[in-house]
Amino acid sequence: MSNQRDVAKLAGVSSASVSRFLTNPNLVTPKVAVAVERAIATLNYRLDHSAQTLKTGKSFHVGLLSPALGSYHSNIFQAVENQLAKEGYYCTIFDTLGPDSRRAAQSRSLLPIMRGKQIDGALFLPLNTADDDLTIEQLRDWGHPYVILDRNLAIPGIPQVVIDNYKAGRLAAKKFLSLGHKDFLFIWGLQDFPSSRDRFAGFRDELREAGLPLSFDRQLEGDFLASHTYRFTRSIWTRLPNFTAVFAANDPSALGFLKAAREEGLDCPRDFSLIGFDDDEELSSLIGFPLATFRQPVAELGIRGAQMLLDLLQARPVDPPKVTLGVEFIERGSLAPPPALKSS
Amino acid sequence: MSNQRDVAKLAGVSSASVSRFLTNPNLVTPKVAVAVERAIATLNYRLDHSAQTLKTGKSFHVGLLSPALGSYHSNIFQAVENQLAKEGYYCTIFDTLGPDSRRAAQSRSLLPIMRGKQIDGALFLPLNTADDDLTIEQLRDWGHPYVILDRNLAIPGIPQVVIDNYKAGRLAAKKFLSLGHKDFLFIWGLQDFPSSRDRFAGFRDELREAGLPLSFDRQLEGDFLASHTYRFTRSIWTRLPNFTAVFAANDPSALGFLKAAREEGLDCPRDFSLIGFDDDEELSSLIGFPLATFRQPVAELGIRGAQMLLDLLQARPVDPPKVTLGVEFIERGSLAPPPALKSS
DNA sequence: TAAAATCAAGAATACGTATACAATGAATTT
DNA sequence: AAATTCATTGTATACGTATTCTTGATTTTA
Repeated sequence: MSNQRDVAKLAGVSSASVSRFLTNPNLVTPKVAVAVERAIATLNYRLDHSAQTLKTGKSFHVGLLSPALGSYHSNIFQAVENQLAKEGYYCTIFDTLGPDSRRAAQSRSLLPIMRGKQIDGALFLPLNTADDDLTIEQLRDWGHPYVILDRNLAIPGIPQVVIDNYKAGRLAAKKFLSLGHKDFLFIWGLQDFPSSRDRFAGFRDELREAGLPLSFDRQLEGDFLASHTYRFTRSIWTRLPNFTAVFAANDPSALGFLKAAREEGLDCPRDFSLIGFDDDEELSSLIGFPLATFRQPVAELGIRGAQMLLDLLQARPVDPPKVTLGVEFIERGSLAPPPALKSS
Repeated sequence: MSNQRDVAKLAGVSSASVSRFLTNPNLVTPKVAVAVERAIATLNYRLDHSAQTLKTGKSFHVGLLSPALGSYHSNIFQAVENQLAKEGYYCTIFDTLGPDSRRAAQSRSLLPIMRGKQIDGALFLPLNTADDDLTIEQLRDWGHPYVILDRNLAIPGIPQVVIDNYKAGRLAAKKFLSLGHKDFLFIWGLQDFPSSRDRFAGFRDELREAGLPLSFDRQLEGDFLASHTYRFTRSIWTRLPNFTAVFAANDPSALGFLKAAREEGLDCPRDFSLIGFDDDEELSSLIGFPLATFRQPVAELGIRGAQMLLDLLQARPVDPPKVTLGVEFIERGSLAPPPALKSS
C-alpha cells in the first residue's frame, strides 16, 4: 500500500500538495494536479480512511439503528443508503434486535456506536417502547447529530421524520363515517408499535368526536400477521359485537380477519367494509380481493431522514426540525355503505 | 474527548501502560490495572477506533455486498451481523442495487470497499450474473479475505457457502416421479438468478435421466412474483401442453400459477400436483392452501458465511473451503398421483 | 553472595493524513 | 523601478494508538 508521501515523491511535489489536491483540486496548480493525478494512477493509491478520520474527526460514516426485519426496513435502508451516498457518506446498520443489542441498550452504553469517533451521526428507527426511550435518552447526550424516524415524539427540538399515522387513522374513520357506518372494529398490530398506537388514536378520536366512541370490546388484538389475526378472530367470533366497518393495523391483519369472516358466511363489502394499511399489492392481488388501504411513503421517509442528518452533519440549516409525511389513501372495492342503508 | 495520555496522567502511569491494559489486562500489574480502570471510568474514556485502525491495520469491520431487498436478504444480514458481533466485528452493507453501485462495479473500482484499509474483509451475496462476475474478479485481486454466499461457483479455492438448489431441483423431480407423474411444467424465477437456474438444472437433469426431458414449451417465464406469474400463465393457457406436475421457482410463483389454473377449472391436487420453494407460511396459510415447498437454511447461510470470514480474518484454518447446505422438503397436501392413475 | 535471567513499566517512535506556518516567486500597485 | 500583495508550495507538526527499545527492579541460579 502506498501513501501520500510515495505519491508526492513520484510526482516530484510535497506531500502537502498531494493532500491539497485530494481535498480540493483547485488548491493546486494545474501542472501539479496532473502530475499528482498520474502518480496516483500509477501507484494505484487510495486514501487511508482511518488516517483521515483520525486527523479530521470526521468519518463520513453514520449509523442506522434499526431492527433488521422484513421489507419495510430494508426499503428504508435502501433509501437512506442511496441518499447518504450522494454526499459520500456510508452507513452501518446496528441491529436493535440482536442478542447483544438489548443488553447494550440497557447498560447505557448506547450500543457500540460510541466506538471512538467512528460514527459521525445516527438515524434511529425505533421499534418498541421499552428500550427505545433509553436509547433516545442516550442519543441526546451523545453529542453527535441524530434523526429519529417514524416515531412521533412530543419532545420539541428533536429532529425527526414521521409518518402521519394519526391522521391516517382519522382518515379511515372519516371514510367509514361518510359512508354511513356506525359499528366499528379496530384490529391492533403489536401494541408496542408506536405506528399501531397512532393509527388507533386517530381512528378513536375521530369516532369519538362523531359521538361514536370505540369501546374495548371493539378492539381486537393482533400482531401484524395474517395467521394470528385469523386464528384470534375465529376464537372470539361469537363474542363479537355487531359491526359493519373494520380498520386493521396492516394489510395482512385485514386479510386474516377477512378469511375468518368469510368462513362465517359474511361477505365484504356486502356485509361489512374493510380498510387495511401499508399497501401490499402482491398479497391482495393474489387473494383476488380489492382491499382499500393506505400507502406509506417509506422511501421518502428514508430520504428525508438521511437528508436531514446530512444537513445537521454539515451544520447547514435544517429547514423544519420535524417533518411529517402524509399517507396516501388507496380506494378499492372493499368499501360500501353498511347493509342496513343498502337495503333501505 | 479524552485519550490514553489523559488516562495515563490521571492514573499516574505511562500511556503505554494504558494501551497495554486495553489490549490485554494481563500485561500490567493489578495495581496499575485498577488505577487505569478507575481513570477510564472517571474520564468516560473510549478507544479511538480510527487511531487503532491506523496503527494496527485492522478495522474489525467487514463489508456485506448485497442488494437491500426483502426479507430473504434482511434475514441473512441479521444472521451475519450477530455472528460477527460475537468476535467484535461490525458490518456495513454496500447495496449492490443502488444507482451508483452498478457504475462503481463496472468501473472496476470494487465499490467503495477499497476506501483505505477501512474494511478487513467482505461477504458477497451476488444477485445477477452480469456485474457479479466483475465484482468477484475484483474481489479476487483485492488482497483481503472474502466469502461468497449462495452462488455456486465452479472455480475451486474460493471460499463459499451455498445452498444446494440443484439437489432441491432433483428432489422435486424425484417426488413427482415417485408419484407416477410424467408431464411436467417448470416455472422460472428471474433467469438471472443463479438459484433459479440451479433449481431448474436439477429438475431438468433428474427428469432427463428418467427419460422424460423437459422441453422448452414446458418452461414458463416468471419473476418470483405472484401477480406476474398469474397474468403470464393466463395469457398462454391455451398453448400449454398437458401437465400433471408443476415445480415453481418460489412460493408466490406457485400460488400465482394456482390461481390461474383454478380459474380454468382445475383443482390441485386433484388435477395436478404443485411444489413451490422457500416456505412462506404466512402466505399459504392466508390463502388456505397446503403448498408443498422447500425451506432454505437462510440463517445458517449467514452464520456459516460470517464464521468462515472470521476464520479467514484471524488466519485460522478454514475447515472446508466450500460449504454446501441442504434444503428441507416440506411435504403438504398439494401432492398426489396424477389423475390418470387415480381413476384407474 | 554475585551474576544471570526475568519482568514491569517508561520513553520514543511510526502509522497516514490535514493543516498552520513559513518561504518563495509572480503579479500588481505606487 | 521599488514596494506591496497574493497565490502557490514546502516544512513541520499533531491527531490517538500500538509497539519496540530501554531501563530499572526483582527474582532465580550457580
